[in-house]
Amino acid sequence: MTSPDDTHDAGRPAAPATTPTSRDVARAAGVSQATVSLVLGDKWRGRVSERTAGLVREAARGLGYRPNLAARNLRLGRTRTALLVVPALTNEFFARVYAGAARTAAEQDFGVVLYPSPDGTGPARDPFASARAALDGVIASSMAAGSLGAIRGAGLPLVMLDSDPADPGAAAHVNLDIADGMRQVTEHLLALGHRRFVHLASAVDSWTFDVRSGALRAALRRAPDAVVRTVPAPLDVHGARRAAELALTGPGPRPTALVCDDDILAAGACKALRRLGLRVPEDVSVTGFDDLALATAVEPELTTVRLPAEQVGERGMAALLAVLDGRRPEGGDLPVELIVRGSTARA
Amino acid sequence: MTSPDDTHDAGRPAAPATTPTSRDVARAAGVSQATVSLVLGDKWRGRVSERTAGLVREAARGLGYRPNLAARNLRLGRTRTALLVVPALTNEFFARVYAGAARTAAEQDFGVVLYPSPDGTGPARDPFASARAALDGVIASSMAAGSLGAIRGAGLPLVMLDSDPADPGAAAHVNLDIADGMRQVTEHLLALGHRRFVHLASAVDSWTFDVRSGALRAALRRAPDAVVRTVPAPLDVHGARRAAELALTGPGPRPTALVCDDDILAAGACKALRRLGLRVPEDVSVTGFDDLALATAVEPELTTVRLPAEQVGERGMAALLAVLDGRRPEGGDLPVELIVRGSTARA
DNA sequence: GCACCGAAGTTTTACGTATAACGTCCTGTG
DNA sequence: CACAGGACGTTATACGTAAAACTTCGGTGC
Repeated sequence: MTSPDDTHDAGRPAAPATTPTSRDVARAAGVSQATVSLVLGDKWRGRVSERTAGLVREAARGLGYRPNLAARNLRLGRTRTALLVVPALTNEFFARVYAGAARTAAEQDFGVVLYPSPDGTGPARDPFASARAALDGVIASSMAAGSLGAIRGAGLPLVMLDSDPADPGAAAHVNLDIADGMRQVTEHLLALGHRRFVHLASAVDSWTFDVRSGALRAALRRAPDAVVRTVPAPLDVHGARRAAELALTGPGPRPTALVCDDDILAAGACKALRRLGLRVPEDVSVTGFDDLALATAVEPELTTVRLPAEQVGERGMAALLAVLDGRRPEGGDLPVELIVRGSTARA
Repeated sequence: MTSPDDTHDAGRPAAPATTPTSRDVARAAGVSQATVSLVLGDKWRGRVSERTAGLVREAARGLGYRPNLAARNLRLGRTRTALLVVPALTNEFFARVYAGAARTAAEQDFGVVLYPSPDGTGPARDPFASARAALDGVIASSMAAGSLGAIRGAGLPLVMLDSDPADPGAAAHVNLDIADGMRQVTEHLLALGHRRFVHLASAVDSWTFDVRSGALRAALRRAPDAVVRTVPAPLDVHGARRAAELALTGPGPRPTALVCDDDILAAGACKALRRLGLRVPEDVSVTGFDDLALATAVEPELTTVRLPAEQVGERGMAALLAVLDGRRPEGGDLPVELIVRGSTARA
């Protein structure tokens, strides 16, 4: 026996313009709503006959049924949705991190919603209000620990990417071996005979700067006569160009190698050198970091360090899923690779 | 008189580790859940005393209350969330469209969730399942009408960006005046004396190609002796370089102007010219499109057409909000601007 | 004195789903 | 033949919120 509202208009041609619910499917299939939920949720083995399951699926297809995610999320108390906090998507690196995270998420039937962080131009709104979605966890990329205050407090599992691994409060860290990248760059330049370095750096008060700078200086200790000067620069081509011009026209002997923390900075440095009538790499060698599309678009193509950005996103999402699952996330830094191109040559 | 569960443990120090609900706030403030909802929903003028409202707000703050979005969405049947479908975020243009859309959305307390479309590398999953959020509307950027099948069927308001305005089924269109951009580029080159053109195009079977090609040819009619050849190219620097090399080494007189549909193509064209020992702009002029960061990173800097990408996102989101509101979206194409830089010169 | 009103709440309900708990046949077995 | 137990469902409930409908109570106009 079915309840009255289930029977009395079973044959109607689905009149309502409103989107169908599982109850509508149930009516159409002549079963209860619970059965629909079981069948479509794939939990029906041994509880519903093959025939009935078929009827339900057909009815759902016929009505164009889509489960109401809000209702499901409320019922389950989980959303299978993660928040990814990145500084700015216009930076190719973060776009690739997102792509990796989104792909891995999709494979596990998870969703990703983005929050371009306060570092960007947007108003520093509450990430959670802005996400407008109930969240199961958060992944934050390349963020200073301090800027995560609001996110910390929410009690959600937090995975940090490309950030200080000493930071507590993160359930997992995924990092690139940028120290090794910097070491490779430096040794490459030392082997080419360079001794006077400038380190063009974009964020001098950050963890990542400390790592890079430390690795650069450590590698330079092999050559006792090597010197390095750090020059801060904004992270855009023309800001970097101006910073590089100042660095190159300053007092003292001219550096022969410009080690840049980002391909964008390196592109700016190349422009500065051209303006000053210097050739790359004959007069000055330049190295980048990240291996963006930009690196092979400029002339000469940049010697740089290739970062597996998509993998960072993938591992980050995998780590979050592991944490949510009660498993231990995979550890270890991701390896990076020196890519030698035309912007470096013998001193 | 309050209900039993509201009173009998009013004074407890909020023991549960679970995230607080509006009922917990109600208990703490000594009022009913409905009152909490009224106060926090800002619908309490004349229904709740100033004093009580204060108590509620304080209790909410004290408990760190955050409304459960899943419950709210279910209750309201709306989510204040839109889906933005873009080909690929690694393309700076779309990242900027997203930024504009997200900012405008945030101002109206709306959220944006992304779906990198099947054109990208990801599996061609169901956008709605992948979004994992109940949606109020969809914005699709630069998509062929055919690839939106699944989205069309959902009955959600759809705003199309940078797409064929003749396409029905979209509640609104936001377009750039790319025909005018192409006209400006062409007239600029004609004025410099160029007569032999190559049109390096990335998607020759698309609406956008038809518009660009049509505008180019229309502008060329001013010069009866002008000729143009269309050469297809993949949308990456090195694919474009190879395509341009073939175009330049083909039979017949060499073109003097390469009109490219994208700065990425233009960068590739410049590389091709350099490989062939030709100078830009002295031997061949090159123009781009989009005014990406890339345009001023390469040497020479590209003459190109600046597209207000953020504005496209803003207007798209504004149009969607208007449609959802029952208002008429603002019409009219967004103007574009020719930016003359170093990659074009007298023939 | 009483009908009426507004202020200040409260009680109740619905949103659509997933699932625990509960029938009801039907078949096989002791 | 009683009865255990599987097969196949159904009924009922909870998730947290918003808002409609209701209650209570101290004035107010007449």
